[in-house]
Amino acid sequence: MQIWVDLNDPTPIYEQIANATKELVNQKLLRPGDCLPSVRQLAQDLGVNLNTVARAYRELAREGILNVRQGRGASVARARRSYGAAEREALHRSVKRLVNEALSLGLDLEQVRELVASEFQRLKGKEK
Amino acid sequence: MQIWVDLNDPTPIYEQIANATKELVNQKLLRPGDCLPSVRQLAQDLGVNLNTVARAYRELAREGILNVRQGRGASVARARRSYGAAEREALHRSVKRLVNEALSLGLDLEQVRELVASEFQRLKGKEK
Amino acid sequence: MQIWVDLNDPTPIYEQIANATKELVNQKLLRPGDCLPSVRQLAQDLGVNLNTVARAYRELAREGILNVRQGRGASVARARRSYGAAEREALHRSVKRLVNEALSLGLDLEQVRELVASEFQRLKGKEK
Amino acid sequence: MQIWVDLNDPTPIYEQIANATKELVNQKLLRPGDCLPSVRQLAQDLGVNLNTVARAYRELAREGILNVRQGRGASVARARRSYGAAEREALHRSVKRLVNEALSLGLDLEQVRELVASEFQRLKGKEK
DNA sequence: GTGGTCTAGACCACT
DNA sequence: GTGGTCTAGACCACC
Repeated sequence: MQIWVDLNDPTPIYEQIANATKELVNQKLLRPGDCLPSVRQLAQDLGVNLNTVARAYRELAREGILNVRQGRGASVARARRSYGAAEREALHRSVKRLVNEALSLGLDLEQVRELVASEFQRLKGKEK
Repeated sequence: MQIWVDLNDPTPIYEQIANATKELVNQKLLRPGDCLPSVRQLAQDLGVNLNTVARAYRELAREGILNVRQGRGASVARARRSYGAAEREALHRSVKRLVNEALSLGLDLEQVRELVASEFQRLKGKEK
Repeated sequence: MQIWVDLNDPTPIYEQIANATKELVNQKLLRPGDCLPSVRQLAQDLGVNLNTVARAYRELAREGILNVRQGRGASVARARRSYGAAEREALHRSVKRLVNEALSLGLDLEQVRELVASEFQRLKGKEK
Repeated sequence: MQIWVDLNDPTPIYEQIANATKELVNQKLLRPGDCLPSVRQLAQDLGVNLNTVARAYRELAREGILNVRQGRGASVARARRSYGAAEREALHRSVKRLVNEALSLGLDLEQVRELVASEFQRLKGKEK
């Protein structure tokens, strides 16, 4: 499993786990129907508490990305979830944050474009 | 002063203030040497706690964007500060977050590029 | 046998099976004395674990809806069991849950009445 | 605060708290802008753990019923949230559950209607 | 003061 | 075995 946590990242651990999982789904390294490691297993692998992983899975289930059922573990959901205003607003905030940070660091549009394109490539490149 | 806070935005208020200030600097609506409103003044204008504004100024000073001197208020710093690993990592996280969110929403690289370019334009367009 | 399970329904599978069986009894598609499929048979038909079906049957027996005898399978009980405080409380909770959900969705009493009546009709309509 | 928990109710405590809060909002005993007790306060009043209350608040915030912000407590949200397929499905399940339970207890449509109407009255009757 | 996160560990429910 | 809930208590972030 290619999930890791960075304790120096201010992002909450449960969110890092959720984000990393979303990445794996976006990269299609995890496909609909695939099973995830059990909360206990992943908690041990990452060296974090069981509840922290459980929360990450719960959030992912709430977003419709995972199917989690008692006694049967978690798997990637089949159905495509619908996105609301909240997700679009979050995306817009991410754009603003990035551009603002970039300008503060003196980067220009072309440099940001490159960063974005390279990250895009990084994720899409791993698809098989 | 074109600073505002949005209580529906999950971003902490002090960070919203700091970001808005950075935007004004990036747009060159605030130029090196320009004075900012006093902590008390801005706190009253925004209807937030005095400490919240003080913290935003403190953060901006820490990042080298403002000069804050006891009793003389805050002004936009002249020198372009050198940025370290922390800023680069934060920028990288912003890029990753944006791309991950975009992919989850089904957007492609071109659409993200457009969003970024338009936000860039929005800020640069206001320069006089 | 018109029993099915929906893995997207958060209701535990054993409870889904028990509920579906109750429905069949309520619809009089299963009448006192009728035999149910064996645990093994139904488990295979539904593609679920044998213990899951066994538990559903056990619950139904506990509620007095089924008679289960070792080695002779299960059959619909004759006597109308007397129900106690637990059943009344559960019913009350169901009423409260429904009304609360309905109000949160902005429905009025008439709309809820209609939903209830239509579900009643759905079950009673199948009686032969 | 008119919130209570019933340890004999199989419903999780955090969900009981969330449901009770929704009831208060439905009864308009809590109106948009009203503040809720702090998680610590409510936890002490109910004799449950702080995290349990926190989870209830978090879920309510996620559903758009509460605004919760660090350092400022929780208050009833102003904006009307939008309801999706999930909520409608949950409502339908509640209807089915109620009707099924009622039939198993030998109640007829009229009796169920009465129960529902009386619960409706109980909630609406408290509006001022 | 407020809520948020994380931990450790117990116990329950489901398959 | 699986995930779910709850507790007790620590520490952090925000206002």
